[in-house]
Amino acid sequence: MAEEKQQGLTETKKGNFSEWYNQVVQKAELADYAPIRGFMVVRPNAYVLWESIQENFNKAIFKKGVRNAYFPLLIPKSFFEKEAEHAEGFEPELAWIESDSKDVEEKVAIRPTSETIMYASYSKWIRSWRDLPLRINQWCNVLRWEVRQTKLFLRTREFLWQEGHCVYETEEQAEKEALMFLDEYKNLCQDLLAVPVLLGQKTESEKFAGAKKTFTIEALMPDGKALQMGTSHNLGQGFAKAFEIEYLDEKGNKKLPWQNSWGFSTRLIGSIIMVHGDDKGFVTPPRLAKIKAVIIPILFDKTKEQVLKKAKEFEKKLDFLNAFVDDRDSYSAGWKFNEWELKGIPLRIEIGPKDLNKKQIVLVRRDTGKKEFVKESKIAEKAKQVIEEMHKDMFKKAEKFLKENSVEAKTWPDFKKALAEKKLILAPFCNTTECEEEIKEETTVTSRCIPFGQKNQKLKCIKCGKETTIKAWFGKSY
RNA sequence: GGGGAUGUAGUCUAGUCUGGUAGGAUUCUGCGUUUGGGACGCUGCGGCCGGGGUUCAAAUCCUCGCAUUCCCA
Repeated sequence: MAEEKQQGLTETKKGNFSEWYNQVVQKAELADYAPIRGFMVVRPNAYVLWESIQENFNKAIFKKGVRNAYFPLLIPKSFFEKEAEHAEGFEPELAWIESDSKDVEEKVAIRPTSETIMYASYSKWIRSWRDLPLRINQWCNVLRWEVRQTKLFLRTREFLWQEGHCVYETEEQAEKEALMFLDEYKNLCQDLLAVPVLLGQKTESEKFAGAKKTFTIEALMPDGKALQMGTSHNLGQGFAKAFEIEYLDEKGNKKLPWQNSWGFSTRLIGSIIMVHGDDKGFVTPPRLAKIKAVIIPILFDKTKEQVLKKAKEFEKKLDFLNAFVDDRDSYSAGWKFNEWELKGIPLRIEIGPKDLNKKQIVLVRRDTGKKEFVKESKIAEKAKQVIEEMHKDMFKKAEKFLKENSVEAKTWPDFKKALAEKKLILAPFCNTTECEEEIKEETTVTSRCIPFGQKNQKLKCIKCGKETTIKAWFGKSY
C-alpha cells in the first residue's frame, strides 16, 4: 500500500539512503530549499530542536564562565590578511559584499567564522591579567561559499552555529579548556541527542586553518560515512600576535595570551535525522524533544464528549511533556498516527471509549512502536520512565552500530578490505600531510581523528611503513 | 574534479519521441456522513522552472540560464 501513502516516505533507509534522507527532511517539515542555490530554510520542526540544543548548551557553558555576545556579520578585508594560515584556509569560500554605494570603504566579506572580528575587540578589551580568562560565545549564522554538492543540514553555504572564543594566560589553560568544551560537546551529543561519538585530535592536514591543534568529536552515519559533530581548537598565540592582544602580567611584564575556540552547527540536526530516523520518518531523541507526547482521542459519536474531556485532562496532567491533544475532526485516528510518526514525536497516547471504562490509556513509543496499556493514575510516572528508556535504547542501538562498523587494520590490504565494507578504520599512522594525501588519493578516505590517551606504542604507518607511536581513525566523511 | 538524470498544481504523475483545447490521483476549501493503523460522497480552488529563438501555433523543437538530484574520483 506504500504507493498510496502520498504523505509518507516512498524510499527506505536501507534502500537509497540519500533519497530517504531528503524525503525525511522535507516530509517531516524539518527544512526546505531556499530560492538561492545552496541555502536552506530551517522550518519550525527543526528550529525547535536547535532551540532545545541552545537551551541545554547555554546552561552547560554558563556554569563554565562563558557569556553570550554578538559580533558583526561583516569582516573587513584587512582582517583576513593579519593571520596568514587562517586567511589562506578561508579565502576560497569568502563571499564579498558588492555595494552600489559611492562611499569608498574597505571591502568586506560575510563571516565564514568570527575569530578575526572578535579578536579585534578582544585586543581593546584585554589589558591586564585580571581580564583573563575571557570566555565569550556567540550563536550566529556563517557563510562559506561551497562549490561542492550541498545537502540540507549537512552542507549548506549558510548555516547556524555557536562559536566560543576564549583567552587565557597560559597554554596549559587554553588547551585544558579546549578539551573541557569538547567534553561538553560529547555530553550534548550522547546525553541529549543519543548519538555516540569518538573523541580525538585532528591530523596536521585536517586541523583548523590557524590553529595549533584541533580536537574533534566524530559520529558514524548509517551509510558508513563519518560526520564531524564539533571541533575545538588550541589556537596557540597566532591570533593574539596578529591582532595584538596583549596584557600585563602580575609582575608588570607585557605578555601574549593563549586562545582557544570551539564550535558546532545545525549539522547536528542532520546527524539526528540520519542516525535515528527510520522508514516511517523522523524520530526525535526524547530528551531533546520539546513536545514529547501527542494525545490522540479515538472519537465515536456516542462517546465523543467524554473521550475529549478525558484527553484534555491528560493534556493538563502531561503539561511537563508539552503534550497536546490532536482533536482535528477531519482526520481519522490512523491518519494522525502516521502523521506524528513521520514527524517523530517520541510518545503517542491513545484514549478511546474502551480505555475510559478500564481507566487506562494506550502508550506507544515512536522508536520501537511498542504499545502498552497504562493505568490512568500511573501515566505521568510511566511516561517519564519510557522517555528515559527510549533515550537509552536509541543510544545503545547507535553505539552498537558504531562498534560493529569500526575495525582495526594492521596492514594496507586489511585497510582496503575494511574500506570496501564501509567501515570506520583505526590504523597506525605517521601523521604527515604527504602520507595522508596519498591515502586520500588512492582511497578517498581521510583521517577522522587520533584518539586520545594512546600509550607509546611501536607501530608502523599503514601506508608508508615509517615508525610511529599513534593510531588514527580513517573513513569517508560528509 | 568528472559523468549522468530531472524540472507540468502543495505532492505524485500522463502528455514531449511525432508541435494543435494540459488530463488524472492525492492534498487543500466548503458541506454532510465517519474515526482503535493513512474512511467516504458531493462541491470548489490550484499547474507547464525562467529568458530568448523557430513556427500560423510550443509543456513538446532549438538555445542560454536557474534549480534539484544521483553516481564515480
